[in-house]
Amino acid sequence: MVSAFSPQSAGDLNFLKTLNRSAVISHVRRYPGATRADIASRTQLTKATVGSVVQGLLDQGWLCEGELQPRGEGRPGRALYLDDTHHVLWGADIGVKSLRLVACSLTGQHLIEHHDAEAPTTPEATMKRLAELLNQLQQRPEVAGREILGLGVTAPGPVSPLIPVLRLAPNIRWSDVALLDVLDEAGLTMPGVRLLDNEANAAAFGEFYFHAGTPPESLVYISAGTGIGSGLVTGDEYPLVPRGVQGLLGEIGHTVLQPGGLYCHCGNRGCAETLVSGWAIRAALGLDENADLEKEVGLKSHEPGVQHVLARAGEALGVLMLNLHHTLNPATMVLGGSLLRLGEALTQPALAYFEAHQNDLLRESQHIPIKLIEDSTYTAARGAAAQVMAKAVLDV
Amino acid sequence: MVSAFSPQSAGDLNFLKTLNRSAVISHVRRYPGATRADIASRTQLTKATVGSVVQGLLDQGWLCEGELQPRGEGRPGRALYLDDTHHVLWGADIGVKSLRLVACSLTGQHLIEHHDAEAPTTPEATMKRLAELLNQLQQRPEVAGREILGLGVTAPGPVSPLIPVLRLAPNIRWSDVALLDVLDEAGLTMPGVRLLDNEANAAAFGEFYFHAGTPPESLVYISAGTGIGSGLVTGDEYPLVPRGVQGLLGEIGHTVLQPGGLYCHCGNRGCAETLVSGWAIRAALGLDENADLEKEVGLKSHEPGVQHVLARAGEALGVLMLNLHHTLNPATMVLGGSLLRLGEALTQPALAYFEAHQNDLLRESQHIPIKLIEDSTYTAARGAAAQVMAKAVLDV
DNA sequence: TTGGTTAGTTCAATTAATTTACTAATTCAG
DNA sequence: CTGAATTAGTAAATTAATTGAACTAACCAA
Repeated sequence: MVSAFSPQSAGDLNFLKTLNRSAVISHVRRYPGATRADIASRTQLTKATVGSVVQGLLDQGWLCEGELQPRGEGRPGRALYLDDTHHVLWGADIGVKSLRLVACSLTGQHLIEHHDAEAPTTPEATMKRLAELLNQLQQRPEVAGREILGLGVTAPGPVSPLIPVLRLAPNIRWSDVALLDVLDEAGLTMPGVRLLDNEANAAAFGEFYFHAGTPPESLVYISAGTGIGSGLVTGDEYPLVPRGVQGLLGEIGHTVLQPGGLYCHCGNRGCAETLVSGWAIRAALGLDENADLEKEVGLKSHEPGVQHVLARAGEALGVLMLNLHHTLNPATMVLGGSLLRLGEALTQPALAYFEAHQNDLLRESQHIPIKLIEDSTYTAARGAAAQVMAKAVLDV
Repeated sequence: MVSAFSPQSAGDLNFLKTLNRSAVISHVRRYPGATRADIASRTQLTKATVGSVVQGLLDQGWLCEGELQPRGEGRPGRALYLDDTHHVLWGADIGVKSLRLVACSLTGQHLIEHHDAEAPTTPEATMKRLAELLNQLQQRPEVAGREILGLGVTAPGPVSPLIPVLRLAPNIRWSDVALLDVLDEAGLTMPGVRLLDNEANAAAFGEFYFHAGTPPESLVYISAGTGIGSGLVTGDEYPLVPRGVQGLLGEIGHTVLQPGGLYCHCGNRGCAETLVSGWAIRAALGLDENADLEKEVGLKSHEPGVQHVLARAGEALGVLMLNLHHTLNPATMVLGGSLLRLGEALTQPALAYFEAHQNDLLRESQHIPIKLIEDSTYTAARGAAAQVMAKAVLDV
């Protein structure tokens, strides 16, 4: 997918070693049970190099050996796996209506899940709550004794690409908060790396990174909740999460789908969020801003008016997906967010529009798989944990 | 702009050397007249490494030394420049209505420009013509004796991201052509690398690569001509041209701006190209498909109907730019393509819409510069030449 | 002229990958 | 059961890149 790779930054021997260690870990992550010989042939490294890199990772508890892998003729190789027992990755997702925490092992297993139903208030109070929770959860037996690689935090809004500052989160009325600093000031005691990212970016990265089997060459995650956002992972050899110069990459909720349409809280008219989003659907159904959408829709699911509202919103989601596809042409799309809980009444029209309106070239090419995550409660937090791992690998 | 860099591919010592050589060249390209000491401090390489890399590049004719650069106190450093005299980069742009060729030096100076007004017919005939032209132009004194680094070819349609195949070019009715093979079979005698890319991708890369001064951190090029396409360059340390899994990244002409709108030749309704593109404007003005748009509009520029058509098309372009900005959030946008020749009657409404409809976050952040290229005749060909250089650097 | 400062080179030292030769474990044929 | 063939992995010497320290070079100012 990527071409014209023209490095502007230099590296030393240590960088090279880091690069190769990261490549070995990536390979084992993608192909659990791979042998040293498998890794050597796929990465183009020599047997000797792979041997020494693997030995280092075994010593540090990143990898562990498994059974012998018979390969027809010849000596069988020794299976290698990510060692699930020595480390822990923490991810925290500051949602519009709750705080969600996850502790993951290196393979992405959830060791602890925690859902805190209190909606965020001020940044200080919320970070205090988060610090307390994390300080407590660290003691739990599921993670006790593990080396903590770090904490990734996600927020429902764009994050500055250069410094860990949440620029704007309209749905919780925060702006320009250096969240990681606030968190440290709130008394968090946790070693390792600290990361802050947008919720959709983190979710996209997690879906890519912890993907079972060979991951897609690129991936877009669409987060459909109170607002609409998206995150992109692109690049085969060097997967990246581009964020845009202002951290706004993927803020598709404010692409214009209906010039001259309804007014949006962003000041424009006809934004996607005026057609499909938690607040647009609540408004269209005449519900209160804080109404439990899933419950209300569940109660009235038989009413044709409700069906019609969901179908229209779903169609708008389909247009959004199609436009995003024409713009980014990802290998996979993943749909998540709280709106997915409204079920097929919403998703079916979206998928139908997407399928029906592909142009000739898209239709002729291979089918683009679309994954629906009905329950994405921990998707973003898990993605933040994945980012911690990707970062920690470079620091080993 | 880019985070969560998690390399999946490995490297050897030679890769490291290539990386550093590329970084040195990039630095001199960005900052002509830089000294070895400048490069060392910016790249974090040691003086010794920079010294030896630079010596190698001097020997091979990639760099040359200039005057002494006094730096206040201390010994002045020796200015370094890309050597403009030893190499040549070839770029060819297969347009909808003509063939355009450029020979560039390493700094992007045009040594030869050639415009062939014949519209493409079959791939074979067109490549025959191109091969003949190139074989002739190679003899010209402007480039005689220079080492040829290679040829980049651009086409008006999506190119497969893995193999150099033009997948579909509706405006010249080609599909699934291995253009570089056809070109070689047509008798081209030219050494060096061969590249094929989409016209907008190449233009975007060229605008980035040959940018005077520090290039923007990311850049989108919008090509507004017979159809509408775009190309993206992203990434600060490792600039990339993402192409999408099917080579369709940036095919924004078929994003839906008006659900249920006019039928587009792609089979959908309400595509951007039904509102703003050479053929949409010709249709709206009641002109023939092959009419000279610039001339016709020039003749009737006083007619209010013409003004209105251009204003409406311009506004659609503005929506497209805004949506693209919300999706990709590039540091710079560049507008090119033959429609730009229609002048302010088209571009002014586009820019006005873009400015007026930025949402709060965009407005608050720094102004996004938009560059208009009124005459983009050689922009794509020049971009293809830039891609040749980026590739050749890795092969030195 | 001398001391201070920055630029650039030289060369031994370091470090990571490689090469070559080796050992190890398995299958298969006889 | 034995030995040849095959593949996996290790060990040690080698190669090739960056590095560090010591050096020379060029300039300024007092």
